[in-house]
Amino acid sequence: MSSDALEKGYVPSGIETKWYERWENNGSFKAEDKSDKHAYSIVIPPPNVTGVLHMGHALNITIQDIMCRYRRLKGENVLWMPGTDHAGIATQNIVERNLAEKGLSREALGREAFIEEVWKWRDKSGGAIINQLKRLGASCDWERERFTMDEGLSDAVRKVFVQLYNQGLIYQGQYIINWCPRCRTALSDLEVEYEDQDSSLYYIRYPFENGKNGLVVATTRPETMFGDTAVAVNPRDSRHRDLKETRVKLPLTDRVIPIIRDDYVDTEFGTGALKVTPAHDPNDFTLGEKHNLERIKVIDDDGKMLEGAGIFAGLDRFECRQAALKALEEQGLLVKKEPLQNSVGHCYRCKTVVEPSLSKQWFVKVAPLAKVASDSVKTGKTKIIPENWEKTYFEWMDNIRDWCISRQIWWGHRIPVWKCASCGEIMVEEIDPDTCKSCGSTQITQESDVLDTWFSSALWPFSTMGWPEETDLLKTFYPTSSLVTGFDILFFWVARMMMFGTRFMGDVPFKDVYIHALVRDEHGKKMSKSKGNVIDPIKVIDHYGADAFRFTLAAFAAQGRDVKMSESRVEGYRNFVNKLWNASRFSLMHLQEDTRTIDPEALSLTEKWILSRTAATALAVKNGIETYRFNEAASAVYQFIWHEFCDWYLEASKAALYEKEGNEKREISRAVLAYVLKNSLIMLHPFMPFVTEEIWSLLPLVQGSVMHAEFPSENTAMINMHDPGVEKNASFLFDVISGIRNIRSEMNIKPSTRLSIVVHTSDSLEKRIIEENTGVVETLARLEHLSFSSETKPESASAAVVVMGTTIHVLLAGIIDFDREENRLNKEIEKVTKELLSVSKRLNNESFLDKAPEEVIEKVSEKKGDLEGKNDKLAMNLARIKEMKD
RNA sequence: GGGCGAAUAACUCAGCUGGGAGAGUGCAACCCUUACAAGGUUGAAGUCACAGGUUCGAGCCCUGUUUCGCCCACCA
Repeated sequence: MSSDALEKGYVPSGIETKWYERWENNGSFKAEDKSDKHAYSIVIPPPNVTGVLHMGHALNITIQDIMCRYRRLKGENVLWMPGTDHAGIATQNIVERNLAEKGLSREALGREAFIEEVWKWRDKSGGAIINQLKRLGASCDWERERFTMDEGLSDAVRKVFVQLYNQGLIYQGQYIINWCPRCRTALSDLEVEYEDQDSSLYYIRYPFENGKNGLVVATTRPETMFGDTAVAVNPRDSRHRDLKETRVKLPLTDRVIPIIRDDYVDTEFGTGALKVTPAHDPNDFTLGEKHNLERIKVIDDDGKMLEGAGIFAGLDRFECRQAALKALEEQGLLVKKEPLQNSVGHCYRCKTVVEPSLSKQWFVKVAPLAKVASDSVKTGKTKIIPENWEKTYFEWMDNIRDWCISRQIWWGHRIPVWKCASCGEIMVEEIDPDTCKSCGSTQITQESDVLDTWFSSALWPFSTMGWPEETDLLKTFYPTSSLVTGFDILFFWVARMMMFGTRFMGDVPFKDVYIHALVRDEHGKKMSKSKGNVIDPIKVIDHYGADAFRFTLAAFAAQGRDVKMSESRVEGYRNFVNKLWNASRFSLMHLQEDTRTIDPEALSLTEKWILSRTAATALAVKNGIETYRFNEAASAVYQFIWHEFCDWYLEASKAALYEKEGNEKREISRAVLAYVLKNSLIMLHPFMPFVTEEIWSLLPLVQGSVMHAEFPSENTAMINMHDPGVEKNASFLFDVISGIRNIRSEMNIKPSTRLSIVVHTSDSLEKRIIEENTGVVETLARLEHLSFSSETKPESASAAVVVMGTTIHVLLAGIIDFDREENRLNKEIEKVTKELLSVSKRLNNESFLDKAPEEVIEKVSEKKGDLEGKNDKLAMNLARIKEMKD
């Protein structure tokens, strides 16, 4: 393999598609249904079929892919279960919009034809996001891909519904629910997004029945007054205590409504008199229930006023508000208007203002399920990471309210309930019945509503594995190992999977839940189309490559903090990919022949050092990934490859590598180089799958894919090479080199000028280190000559660098600038003195000596000794410079 | 109203069980040294938001304050 084969810079595009195809064709992502290997499983948070890959997906997928690829390298049987969600409302909206463009509507088409249209749309456009996941490198087991509307998953949905119904945990009833007048469906409490808004608080006089005065009520929603069936005051309110009147006239109507008394009314707010609209306000609903008030619906499913609104009937609810206010003002009943900030609910799919409305819907009684789900986290069967999310989880579970699961749309799992037209029998069945099981009539009709999309998502961890069948897959992989998701769907999805998983599988759906942060723009703002700050992940991949992009996400994915994404950050990691690429190019120039096994005895210090660092890095990466600290894992491997492998080891190895063929040191060096490069690629592979695989394929003497290699932390021989003593010695050597380089730089000496140094040391270990590594020092410090001397002062003019017990004199006869050197030494001394002071202060403190642990005192004392030695040597050299100057 | 989180170099952020502050980018100087200028070497740069407290010792623990985010809640 000659270096010509590798481009000078890494070009990701072709390489990425090439490898992804091969991996898929070779079945590299496949999980085994049964295996002796340790099972590791993750179910993907199924993206909506309507979805387009955004930064949130990219982070979510990257993290999961890192974990899965890492586990495969550890030799585990990994299942990463992929799929998509049918996304009821979102999908129906898109298909309806497409129909509208053709002048069609779903009503015109009819239910069956419309559903057919949706399936057609899904088959054509629904896979887009899957291909985008592949661009990222997601190593899902694609042959097992599932869709929440698949037959098997639909069966699971039915089974769950029927069981819950039979257990009395699903019921139908008339309650106040959140209604979206645009989507024309009920929504669950979670599907409403509240937003603070500048509104007005209107004070309206409701005259007493006898026409006098009356009560002034305060409301932000005057249009609902047509549904008022009472006015409420607090019995303890002094203003109303002596009220003799019992009824008021409802303005703009001919109705008379009662005055009721209830503690619920806040005496501080408005006038202390509250208009009660049981059919359009959740609080008023409760109040109405308590006082047995009539419920009058005045707003229909489209948000238009009903007959109850009299002359305003047919108006849109917001038009009606204005019209009613105008009419009230004309009648002198609008007392005043003041600004008020309140929060208003919007539909999470279309942002329309939600209408609280009385409606007959299906609900899940969740309290018993929530209890078990909550306890499972309390007992640690499922861990939430970072832990502080547990509190949020408990808070929600403990205050949970029944879940409205029926939706008045067509796209979704149709509720398996039938009603007999002749006898009124209700049937809840897993299999469609033909006749009424009570009277045998064929006049039975199925409930027209479908289920909340999140109902089927709640079954995802087991429905995708074949439940209710007792499959091998379930036996092997349930409970799943980890769930990786954003906190935005903690309640929507995670909490509900916990409830249904514990209920139907008798065990938690996952052992760990890792909650990652949101991806924001570089200024920390949420990305949104309206702000125009959205970065398209696919464009980033096109420009910088998937590896650089993934690494950026991982490097910024610190627990509990949002990821701020900008292209310039990706650029930095693109440079890292390139660095690796070039380091590999260099390595490959020296690895064309056979390499031998490594004899630990024959290794040089720098070789032992890089092997030790490889081991330490492997452990750091392992630890980082296994504890969900991806940024730590990423920075460990980054630091290692760039600043240890490239900056120090590759440079240091050149001395040996450029020896003649057959030279022993050269051969050993080549073997070490190959070994370290190989392990670097393995460690980096979970983060950067494409470039590592490409380089791997170019290495001599390796077969197959890097995906099937062994992660170095699993290899005891490798881990045993970690040696702190070696690392300490190496850092002495590197400090010597850096010291010489510093002098070169401070004295403005060009890199091309070769220097000579004289080493004076009283420390035998330090002397030996330099002796055994003269080649390395000469190469890296660009020296012409290195000699040892027992004299503390060299004959000619020189600058001195002190490292530990060693003084290096850089000979600078004719070039030295005495003032500059004096300055430099003074600065050094100042630094040392300052440190010495703080160290001495501690050592002179008796309570420190008394109470601090032994090893801390020892460390500080040792430091003091080192600093004193250094100080002496610096002072001596300073004196000498002054001498020579004069 | 309740809860959670953040405040560390010019910028973006690490700093996990308290031992004396790190990285990347940017900046300055020198260098196209035979893997890499998407690079190398060297350097400058921080009262760790503020005020108390605990401790021999606090960026880290406790209390309070300020500023900024986010989530939840039956704010008429």
